Amino acid sequence: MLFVHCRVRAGLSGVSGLTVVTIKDVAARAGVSPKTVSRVINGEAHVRADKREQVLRVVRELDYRPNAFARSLSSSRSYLLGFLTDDPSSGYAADVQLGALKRCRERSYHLLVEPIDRADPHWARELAGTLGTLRLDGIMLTPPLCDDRKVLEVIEAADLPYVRISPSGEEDRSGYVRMDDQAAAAEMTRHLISLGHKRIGFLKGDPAHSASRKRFAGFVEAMIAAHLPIDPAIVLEGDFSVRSGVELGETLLSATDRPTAVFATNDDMALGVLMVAMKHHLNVPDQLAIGGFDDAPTSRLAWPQLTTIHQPKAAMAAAAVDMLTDPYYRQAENSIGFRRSLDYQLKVRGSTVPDA
Amino acid sequence: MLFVHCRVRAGLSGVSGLTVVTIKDVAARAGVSPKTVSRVINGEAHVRADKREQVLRVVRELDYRPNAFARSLSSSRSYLLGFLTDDPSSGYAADVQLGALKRCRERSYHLLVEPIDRADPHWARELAGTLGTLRLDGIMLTPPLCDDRKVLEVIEAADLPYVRISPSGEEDRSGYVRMDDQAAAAEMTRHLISLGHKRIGFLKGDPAHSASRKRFAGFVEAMIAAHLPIDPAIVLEGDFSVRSGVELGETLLSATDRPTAVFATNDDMALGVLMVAMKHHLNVPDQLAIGGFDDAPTSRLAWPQLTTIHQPKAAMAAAAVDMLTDPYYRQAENSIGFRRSLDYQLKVRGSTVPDA
DNA sequence: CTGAAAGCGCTTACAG
DNA sequence: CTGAAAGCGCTTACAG
Repeated sequence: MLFVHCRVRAGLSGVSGLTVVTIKDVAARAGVSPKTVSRVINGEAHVRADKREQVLRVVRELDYRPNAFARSLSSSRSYLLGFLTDDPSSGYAADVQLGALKRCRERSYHLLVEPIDRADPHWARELAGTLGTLRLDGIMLTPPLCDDRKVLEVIEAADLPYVRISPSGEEDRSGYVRMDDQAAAAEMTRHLISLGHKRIGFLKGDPAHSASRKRFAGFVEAMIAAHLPIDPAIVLEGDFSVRSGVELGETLLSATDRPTAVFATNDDMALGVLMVAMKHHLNVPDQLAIGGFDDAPTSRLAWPQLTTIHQPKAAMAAAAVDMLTDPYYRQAENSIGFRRSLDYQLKVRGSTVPDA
Repeated sequence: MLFVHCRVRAGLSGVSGLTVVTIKDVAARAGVSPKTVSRVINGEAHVRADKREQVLRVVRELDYRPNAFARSLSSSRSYLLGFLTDDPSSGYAADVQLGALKRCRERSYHLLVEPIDRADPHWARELAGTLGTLRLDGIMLTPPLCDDRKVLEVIEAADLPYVRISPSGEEDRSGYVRMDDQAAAAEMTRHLISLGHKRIGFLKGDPAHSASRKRFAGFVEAMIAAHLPIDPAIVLEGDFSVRSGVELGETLLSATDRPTAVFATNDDMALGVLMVAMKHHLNVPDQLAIGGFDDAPTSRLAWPQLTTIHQPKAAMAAAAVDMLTDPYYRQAENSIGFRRSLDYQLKVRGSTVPDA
């Protein structure tokens, strides 16, 4: 039996001249039933070794690829994971996405990025629509979306397993991956203190992100442990944007009794402070030390480079994919066993230590 | 007839208690055939107005969402578009992705991001596998992938329509969206000349990107038009990375006869030059003017902010999605009618003009 | 260990 | 303008 496997190049025109190989073709050529091919493809047990070999050989010969849609339609799995983000162009989202993408690839899953714009009054309907029409195997989400009850409700209403990255609370609601923000912020604070700084300005982040609270707690913890006073006048609330770093930096640096160090709790705000320092012709780090948080790509694009806390974003995303693709995750009665805390790292660079 | 539409919240446990509404349910309740429901859903003609209304009402009542997999399996459309990128975490990719994502949303399409790592020896097999198993409706790709013959061959072998963003050549091979890099670079050069600069350093980009050649051509064009000499000693070849900006910037700025302005042909390299200028305590823009290219988010995170060329990346991506979702695109015998050139914009900021 | 039958939820092609 | 039948390419549930 000769099987003609013809692929016609069609260029721009999509009029299909493509012969698509199906499971039946493979079965016929291998002399087994489609069900047996299915078993081999899906790595199920109970197939005699010689048949398995035979099937695999034909699969290779025919360059067979199972149709993902057919598979999804008849089974309960789509091999599709969703990544929900409210700010897809941010460096944070990009890092998380990349980590997820790589792990998905390894697991033969694909990633669908779904931006959620909560300023759009129809966002919940749209999300429900997407989840209803595409049957994703699971969803990964980051702050602040993972702390939004309405978002979680929509996902739960669609009966979808999800994993939160750096969630704020409700530990029992799903599996999650996080990092100890408080300990990290305490470490950064101790780093500044160890350099001799006593008067340290602090820029809080967006109060909607739980990380803001934790990072502040870490700062307070370290200051108190070092018996240093915390001056409320130089503890300001920002929103994680460069703009707020600039505005609050201006406030801090134009005061007569300005701090010798500023701990901005993300790199964007730290960059804003750095810009203001440059404008004021302050030498960084000699006249002003600046600490950031996140290890965003931009933290190395500054001069001097920013001392920061490396958040293992890609690793967190990979861990989230691992949970979602774990066959036991769906059935788990609770999230115990699906909670991971990954390590952060203090990156000492030029913005706190000269020539570092 | 009472239809009980029950949705059971399942939280972590994915054991489905979800009643899924199908086209049959809608048909039964509306008193028509599934085919008629299908016609209404897909906006086909030839449905009596009252039946249409009736169907739409039931769709709303039942909160019906067509199953994307069933639809894809039986028709030739998946409503899935692919975005191929070799550097998913770059700002460029993020901007393109965001533009594509938004337009996809408007058109009820979804975007699948597929990173291609050409350093992986199996990349072509993997890509072919993805394209074979998922039947995407089309693919969007950016430099340098869109200039890689092997990549295009794999896509063409899968008989998939694709649109290139800023391709280098082979205009007839597919539809494309681009920007006039040469004109933009000429405009930036004229801007520097108009400020009185005569000795202008130039940093070329990665020779693998065709944009590098075009931007250099624009520089040459404007210099010649202004009767200014081009000194090969200060025309250096980089690779679009911050690192190369730093290295080449060091070379340019430590020379005795250093230029008064540097045109780095992307923002990352420009940022590198800016960092070196800071290190050398050169006042920017007074002692050294710096021009970038791209209007990357980082161009505004620097101090001073970078004068640059705004590349309409999101708009280009949206235009690419428009082409791919145009029913005529697939059938087009050639790409005429599917070529668009979008406008760039010179953004004058502090790195060339004080207080701009 | 293996396979025949039925079905996933839509659309296509056809008939009227 | 409308619908009954067949089929897309797999997997599930069942039988042996």
